[in-house]
Amino acid sequence: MSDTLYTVTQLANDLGVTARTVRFYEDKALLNPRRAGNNRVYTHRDRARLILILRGKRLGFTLREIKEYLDLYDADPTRQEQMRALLKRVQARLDSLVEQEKALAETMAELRTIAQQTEAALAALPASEAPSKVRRAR
Amino acid sequence: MSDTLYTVTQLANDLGVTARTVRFYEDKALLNPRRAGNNRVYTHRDRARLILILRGKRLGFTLREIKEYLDLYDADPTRQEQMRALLKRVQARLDSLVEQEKALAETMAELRTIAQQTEAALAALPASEAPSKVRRAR
DNA sequence: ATCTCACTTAACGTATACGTCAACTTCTAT
DNA sequence: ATAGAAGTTGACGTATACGTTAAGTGAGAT
Repeated sequence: MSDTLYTVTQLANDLGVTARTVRFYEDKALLNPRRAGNNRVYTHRDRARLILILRGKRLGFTLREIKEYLDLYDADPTRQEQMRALLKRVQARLDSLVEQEKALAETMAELRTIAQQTEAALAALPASEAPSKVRRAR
Repeated sequence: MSDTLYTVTQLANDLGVTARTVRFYEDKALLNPRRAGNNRVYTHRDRARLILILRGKRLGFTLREIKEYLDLYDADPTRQEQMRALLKRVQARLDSLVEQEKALAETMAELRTIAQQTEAALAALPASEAPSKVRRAR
């Protein structure tokens, strides 16, 4: 009944990251697994937490931001404040991405212009349309 | 004529960067101004070069890539090989940006989903719809 | 008993593009 | 002569997310 326990390597492989990464997250206080002697032991809760972390990363949040969110999760039993905060973050990120989208479009337009101009300039060149393989075979 | 000469600070201010940046580019062999004694002196050619560098940056190329391009510019009198190389780089960058665009769209979609779900969850909450300003005024 | 694997901590390395001193030298103006 | 502005060369600092040794511990397998 999902009382499975994991070692670092297991959990890491399971979620497609390295053990180093998982330990790193712990160092950054994003995870806090129990120990069996000296070794880390992860529960399904830890696993869920890590999944949240990875999702946050995919969505472009920094580890610091993710940590703030997770800290709220822990400190907010009703989860209301946490959801408000989440909403704020998500909106902000969306705004930022909208801007990125614009910038991206502009950049692509400029690159396409350059490509066209360059192609035109190359086509206007008279000699050596292709680097003739037999130029003075030696 | 445009035989104007610039000092680092002048050139930097002129193009909206810091003198540190201009010197940094020289350290990276992207610029190679003359000297008047110990001081850097920039010509309109140097200025044009710097403009190219900044443009490349705007378009998302690394300084290393920009340097390769500029080196070609110097070593290729006909400018043909250079233009081919440029075309290649530009195409590659465009491909990369197209992928970024996709990833961006996916990310935004996921964020919008999260936002909606969070809003719904918040709306479903009974108490304290807004953090009432007068909660037990003390 | 020894090998070998998995685990541990600590700490330096990486990539990118500069920012920010520190410590001088030089030039111009007063 | 001297203050002040501007220039110079190092060289370390910054931010982010880990990678990569190094050096050692504990446990099961042979």
